[in-house]
Amino acid sequence: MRLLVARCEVRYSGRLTAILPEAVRLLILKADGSVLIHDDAGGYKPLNWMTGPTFMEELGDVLVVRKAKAEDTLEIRLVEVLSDVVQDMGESAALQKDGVERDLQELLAASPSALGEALTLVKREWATEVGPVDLMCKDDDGEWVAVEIKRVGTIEAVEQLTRYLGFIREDPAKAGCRGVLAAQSIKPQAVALAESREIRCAEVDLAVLRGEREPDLTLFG
Amino acid sequence: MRLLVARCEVRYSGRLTAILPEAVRLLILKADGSVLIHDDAGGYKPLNWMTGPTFMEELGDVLVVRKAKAEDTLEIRLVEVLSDVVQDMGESAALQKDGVERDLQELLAASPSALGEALTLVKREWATEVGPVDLMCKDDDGEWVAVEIKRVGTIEAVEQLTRYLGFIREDPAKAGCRGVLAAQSIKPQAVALAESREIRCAEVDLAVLRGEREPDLTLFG
DNA sequence: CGTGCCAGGTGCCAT
DNA sequence: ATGGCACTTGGCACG
Repeated sequence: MRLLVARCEVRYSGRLTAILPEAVRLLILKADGSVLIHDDAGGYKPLNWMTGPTFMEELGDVLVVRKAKAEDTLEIRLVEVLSDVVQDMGESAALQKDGVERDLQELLAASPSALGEALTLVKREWATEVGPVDLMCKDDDGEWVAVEIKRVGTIEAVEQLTRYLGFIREDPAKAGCRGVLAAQSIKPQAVALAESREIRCAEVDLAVLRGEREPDLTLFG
Repeated sequence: MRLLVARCEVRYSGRLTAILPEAVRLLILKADGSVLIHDDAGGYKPLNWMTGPTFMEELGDVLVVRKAKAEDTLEIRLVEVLSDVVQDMGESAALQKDGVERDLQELLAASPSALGEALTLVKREWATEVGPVDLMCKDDDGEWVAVEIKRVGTIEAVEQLTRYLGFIREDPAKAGCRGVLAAQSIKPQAVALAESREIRCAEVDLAVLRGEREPDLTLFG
C-alpha cells in the first residue's frame, strides 16, 4: 500500500465527470489497483476513487489511472508531495459479520412460526421470474405463504413482495398465495401500503429468535 | 488527519456485530471524528468504520470509538504500531460533479420534446403523496404526461413511476395521465415491464441534449 | 458475463 | 427527526 499526502487536483471522467479543486489530500494506492482520494473530513466515502484492477501511468507530475475495460479515467495532478510512504501489509483475514439479513433468514427458516402463525417451510430462495422469494411456506390450511425478509421494512420491500406474488399467483395451484413481510423494524408507510395490498407485516426480534431473550409478553391481555 | 499503520484486531458492535481478525491495517482518524480501517485490497470500502462525530477513548492498547447518540461501538486493539503520523491538511474545496441525474433532469426540463413527442413542461418535482414526479408535462392534446428520469432505467424505476401514476390518476382531471420513463440507458427487463403497463420508454443522450453531438440519423429511412 | 439484491449501505434534501 | 431517493453506489451470488 502506498500512502501519499499531497497538494493535488483531481479530475474524474467516466459515468460522470467530476473536478476536485487543488488542496491537500490523502491518496491511497492499494495492492489490488484501487485508488482512493480522501479528505480530512466527510467520513467513509472517498472524494474520488477508482476500484481495481486499474492501469496506472505517471506522466511527469500527473498520475493517470484507467480502468481495464472502460473509458473511466482518473487524473491526479500532484502539485506538492508532503509525504510518500509504501507499507507492506501482508495477508489479512476477512471480516466476519453477524446479524445481517442472511442470519435473520436462517433463523426464520429454522422456525417460521416465529412469524406469528403456524407455518411450515417448503423452500428458501424460491425462484420466480422476477427474483427469489426468501421463504416459501405453507400454513395450517395447506395454503401457500410467500415471506420477504428485510432488516428494515420499507415501501420498496412491499413492492418487491407484490411483484413476486403477482408471478406466483399465475400458477393456479398458488393463486391463493398470501404474502408476509418480516423485518426487524417496519416503517409505518410500508405497513400502510402492505395493508392496502393484504400483505401481513411481522416484526421479528433477532435476540428472541435466538432464544437469548424472552418474547415481549402482553400483560393484562 | 492521523494515519496509523498497525497490527490490530477490530470489533464492531451496532446494527450488527463484526470481528476483524488481527492483521496489519491502515487506520485513518479524520478531523471530523470519522474512523476508517482499510486493508491493502478490497477496493473502495473500509473494512470497518465509524462516521463522525464520535467520542474516542484510549484504554491502554485499546482504542474505543463511540457514536454520540447510539450504542455503536468500535474497539480497536493495537498489537503493534508500525507507523503513526499526523498530517495537517487545511481546508479543502468540495467536489464538483457533472452528468448526474440532476443534470439530465435540467436538460430535459429545458427541452422536454427531446423525449420524442411534443411536450410542454408544467412543473419539475411535482409532489405526490408517495414522492415527487421528476417532470409533469402536457402533450399536444392537452393530456398530462408524468416523466420519471433515471441515469439507468431499471424495473425499480418502472415500479416507482407506476406508484406515482396510481396517485396522480386518482384526480379525475388527470385520470388519463400517461407515463414516460426517460434514461440514458434502459434495461430490457424494465422495457418489458414498462410496456406491459403502457409506460413509454425513451433513451436520451446527454451529449445530444447539450447540442454537443448530432442525434443519430436513420439513414435510408 | 449480465441480472438481481443486500449493505452497518452513505449522502442529500424534502416535509 | 423521518421519509424518500440518488449514488461513479459497491459488492456478491446465481443463472
